[in-house]
Amino acid sequence: MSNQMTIYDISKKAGVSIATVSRVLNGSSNVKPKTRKKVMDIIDQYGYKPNAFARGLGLNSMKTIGILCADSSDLYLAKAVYFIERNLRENEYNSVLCCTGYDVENKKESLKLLLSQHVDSVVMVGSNFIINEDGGNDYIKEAAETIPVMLLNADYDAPNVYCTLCDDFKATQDATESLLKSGIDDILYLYNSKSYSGQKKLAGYQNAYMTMDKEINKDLQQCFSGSHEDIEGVTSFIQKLWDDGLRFKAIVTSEDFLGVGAIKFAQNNNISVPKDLQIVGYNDSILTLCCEPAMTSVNNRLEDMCIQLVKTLIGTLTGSEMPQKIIFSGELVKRDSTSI
Amino acid sequence: MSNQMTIYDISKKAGVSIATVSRVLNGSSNVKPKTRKKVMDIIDQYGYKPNAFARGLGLNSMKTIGILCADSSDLYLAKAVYFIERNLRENEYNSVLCCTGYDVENKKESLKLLLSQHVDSVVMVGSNFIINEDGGNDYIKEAAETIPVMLLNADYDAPNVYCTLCDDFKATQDATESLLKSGIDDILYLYNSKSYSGQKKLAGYQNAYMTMDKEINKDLQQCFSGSHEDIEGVTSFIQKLWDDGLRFKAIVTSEDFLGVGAIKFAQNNNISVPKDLQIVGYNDSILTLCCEPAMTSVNNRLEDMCIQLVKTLIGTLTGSEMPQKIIFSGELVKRDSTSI
DNA sequence: TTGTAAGCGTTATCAA
DNA sequence: TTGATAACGCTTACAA
Repeated sequence: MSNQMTIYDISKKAGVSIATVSRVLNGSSNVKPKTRKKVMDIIDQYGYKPNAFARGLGLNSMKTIGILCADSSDLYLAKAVYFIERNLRENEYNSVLCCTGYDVENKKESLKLLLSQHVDSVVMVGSNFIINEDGGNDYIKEAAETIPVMLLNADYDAPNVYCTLCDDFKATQDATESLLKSGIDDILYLYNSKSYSGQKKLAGYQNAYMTMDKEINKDLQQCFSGSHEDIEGVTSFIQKLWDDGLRFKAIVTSEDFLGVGAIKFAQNNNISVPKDLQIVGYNDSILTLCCEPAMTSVNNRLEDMCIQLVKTLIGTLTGSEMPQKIIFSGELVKRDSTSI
Repeated sequence: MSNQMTIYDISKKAGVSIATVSRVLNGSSNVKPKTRKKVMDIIDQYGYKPNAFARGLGLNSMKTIGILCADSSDLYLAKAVYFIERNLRENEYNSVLCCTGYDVENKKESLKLLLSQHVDSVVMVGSNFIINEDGGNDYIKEAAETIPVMLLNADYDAPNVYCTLCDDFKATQDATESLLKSGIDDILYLYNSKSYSGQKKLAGYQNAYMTMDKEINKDLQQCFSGSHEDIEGVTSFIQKLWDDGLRFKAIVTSEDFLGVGAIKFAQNNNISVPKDLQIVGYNDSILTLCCEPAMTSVNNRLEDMCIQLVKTLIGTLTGSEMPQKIIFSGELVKRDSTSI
C-alpha cells in the first residue's frame, strides 16, 4: 500500500496539513520537533515515499544527470560511466545513460533529448563530443545556457561548461621523449581518433621531436580507422606498413588496443619486444596485462577525473563557484614492453 | 523560449483549447485534419516540447527503464548495459543506470530506489541478482507485483518476471566434453562466481565427466575470489595450485580473464599452449585476442540476448503476452589455445 | 509554528 | 470534433 499513499493520506493520519508533511519531508527547520516526530513516525510506519513525478513537477528537477557517451561498450568509456554513476549516486543523483554513437547529428539529437527531459546537468564522456568546425560546438554552448555541462577529457571554453581532463599532450610527449632520449629515433605513432584528446596526444608526440631537436618523419604518424575491438585489424595494418618498407624501433599508441595489436605484430614477425621494438599503450587498461609481454601504458587517472568531475558538478548545482577547468597529469606505468 | 512554452501558450496561439493540443500531441484520431495541422504548425514553429515531468505525473510514466548492474566497468556487464540501452532508446525508452556493487543489501536498496522513481520496468543484468537463500529473491517477486522485471542471464520463476539467458550449462559441458573426448582427463575448472550462471557452468563441467563416465577430482574445481581485473592474481593462484602438486592438461574457465591468467601461468612455466595445456575462456571478449596464443572461448550471444530481452520487455509493456523464459545456445569459438 | 490555497503542465473525463 | 475542468501529488507563498 505504501506505494499508493499520498501526502494527503499522511497528513490526515498525522493530523497535520500537507504543508507540514512537505516541510518534514524536505527538512525544513520551521517544524516543531514534536510535530516532526509525529509525522516521521507515520511516514516510517507506512513506508511512504513522495511521488517522484509530482516532486519533479514542483521542483523542476528529478535529481537526474544525463550521461552522454559515444559507446559505453568501449573499455575506457565504460569505466568512466561507471565511476561517474557511482559518484553521482553517492550524491543522490540518478544517471540517465545515453549512448550516442559517433555520428555528430545523433549526438546533438541525444543532447536535445536529455534537455527535454529536464536533467539537472549533462556530462559528456570523451572528447569526441567536441566538433572541429566553425560553430560546431554551439550545441554545447546552447545547452549550457540552461544547465551546467560537464566535459570529461575534453576542453571547451564557454560559460557554464566545466572541463575535467588529463594532460594527454604532456603524457604522450613524455613517453615519446623518453624513447628518443634512449637513442631511438624512428618511433611509429599509431592513433585512431582525431578528437580533441587525439589531437593533443599526436601533438605531444610531435612536440617531443621538436624539443629533442630531431627530424620528424610524417610516414611514422599513422591513423588506424577500424573498430576498437579489431585487434587483428591493427596487426595487419602495421604489417602492411612494415611490408611497404616502413621501419621503426618503437611504437607509441593512443589506445591500449593499438598497442596490443602492435605486440601481436611483433610476435608474428619474430621481432623481440622490447629489445628490437618498444611499445607504449594508452589508458592503462586490463589489456596491458593480457598481452605478452605486459605493456607499458599511460595511466590517465580516469577515476580521479571522474571523482573530481562529480565534485565540480555537485558544487555547481549547489551554487558554489567552481573552477571551469581541472587538469590531471598522466603517468607512465612501465611494464615489459619497453626498456625506458 | 521554446523551453518555457506550455500547452496553454500553444493553445492560445493556435486558437484552440489545451485539450485539442493534447490530442494532437498524443496522436488522438479525433481531431480534424485542418485543426491538427494548425496546431502542429504552431508546435513546430516554436519548437514546443511538452514538459516531461507534468506528463510523467499525468501518465504515471516517463518511459524510463531502470538498469541494475553490479559493476558496469566489468567488460561483460558493460557490453550488456550498452546493448540494452541502445535497444531501449530505439524504442523511445530512457535508461536509468544503477550500479549496485555485489552487496546484497545494496542491491535490494537500489531496486527500491528505482521503484520509487516509478520506472516502467527494471532489468537486472547478470545472474548475481539471484540470491541462493530461502526467500532471498522475494525482493524481485515483490517488485514484479508492480512492474515487469527482466533478468539477463538469470533464471527465476515468478509472475511478471521474464528471463533471457544462455545455456551456460550446456556450453560448458560441451567444451569440457570435447576435451575429455580428445583424451584429456584432468581438466582444471576455474571459476570466480557462485551466482546462478556460475553454478550452471560448474554443473556443466561436472556433467561432462558424468556423461563420459569418468571420475571427477574435486581438487580440480577451483574458485578464484579476486577482482575481475586481477589477472596477475589469477596467475599466481594457479601457480600455487601447481606448486602444491596439482596437475592438469587443460583449464576450462568461467570468464575470459581467468583464461588469460591461465595462459600467463603457462608462459611463466614454459608450458606449451595448446600442446601441453589447453585453455578455454568464457564470454568471447576482446581479451581472447590480446593473449598469446589467442584464446578459445564460449560466445554466449550477449547481443542477441539483449535484443531479445528488450523485445520481450516492449511486448510486455504494450500488453502482449510474452514468453517468460528465452534460452539461447552458447557457441564455442575455437582459437589457438586449444586443439579440440 | 502551522494551515490554506495557488500553482506546476500535463492527461482524461465529460458535456456540448 | 471540440472545450471546460477535474485530477495527478507535490512545493511554496502567504496568512494566521
